[in-house]
Amino acid sequence: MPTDQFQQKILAWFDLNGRKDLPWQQAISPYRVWLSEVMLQQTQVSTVIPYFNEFIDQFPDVNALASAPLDSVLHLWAGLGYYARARNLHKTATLISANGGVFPDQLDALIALPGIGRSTAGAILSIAFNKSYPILDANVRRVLARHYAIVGWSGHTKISNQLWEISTLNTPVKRSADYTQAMMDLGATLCTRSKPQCNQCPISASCLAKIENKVHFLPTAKPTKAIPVKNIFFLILQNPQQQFLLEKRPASGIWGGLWSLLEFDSIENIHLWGLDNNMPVQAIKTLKPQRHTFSHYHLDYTAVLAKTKMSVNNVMEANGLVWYKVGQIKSLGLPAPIKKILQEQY
DNA sequence: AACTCGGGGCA
DNA sequence: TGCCCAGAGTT
Repeated sequence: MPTDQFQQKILAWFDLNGRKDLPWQQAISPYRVWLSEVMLQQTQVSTVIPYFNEFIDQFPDVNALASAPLDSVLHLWAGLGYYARARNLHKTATLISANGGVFPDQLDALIALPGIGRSTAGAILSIAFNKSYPILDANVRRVLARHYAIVGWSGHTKISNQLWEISTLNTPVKRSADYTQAMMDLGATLCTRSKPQCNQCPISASCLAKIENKVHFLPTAKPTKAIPVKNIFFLILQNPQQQFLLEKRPASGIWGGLWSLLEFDSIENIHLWGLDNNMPVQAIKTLKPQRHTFSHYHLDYTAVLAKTKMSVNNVMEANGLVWYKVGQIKSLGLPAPIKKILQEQY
């Protein structure tokens, strides 16, 4: 099918069936498009919506975000995952704010900003500036891989280049904002990974995957790899004032910059740590082991409930350790499994 | 239990 | 340039 017919069908479908009521589709601005696109990079729409609204509420524009402390940005982000995104978001806000609060409208300048790659830059240019730039997010990738029956994992450079080329050729000069939104909507609502609704799809007649009966095999899945298991113990330590001990994690790595429970590789080491730090630990109860899966390993964790008679010692501050009351902890924003552990106990 | 999702960073 | 890293939700 010629490109212009492809575009026509996509846009006609969008006019009737596209989503137009998402929060970031109202009062469209580069700031709102950028914020939503970064949140949507690895997270689904339904999860993002409350976070987006809260961010807009607290940081109505890029200058407000730039002047906020990184900690408060991380706090608002807690639960969304991939916390480096929040750090990059804040960094980019300060760069744009220093530039008078004006977003770049050039591809290279956008890509130079932390947390903005080719696809996010394309989304900002097409949706916020109505310029004709392609995107290649997961939705668009799925629609194109199926329609043109592109076989091979998109993580391979060759396949990725092929898909980018198709996306570029298919992006119209006019109405590129609507087209971009339409392709994302099509992938999100009809051309889904499982149970795609081809009968309602505006381009199913020319879809090679449909014609060749390959819809369920495309796009080609990422090669699976066995991932290791890491075993740890989380210490839920309570002092006589009914406070709990949390530590601030290092800025990089898992749960970077977030508050968490102290982590040990054995129960014995919990006791050794207590003795070493003049804070003898008395274990009360060992909870049932649970599994939390990251992309590259399983974290099998066991929470240990314990108490201590000591509330202060000289190593705490240097190690980022702070006693918190349960009520305070709930307002901190914690990694999902830590939040779960504490919610189930208190 | 497997799958999904862009970008940064490093060898 | 090709790999590794990073979390929570859905299926």
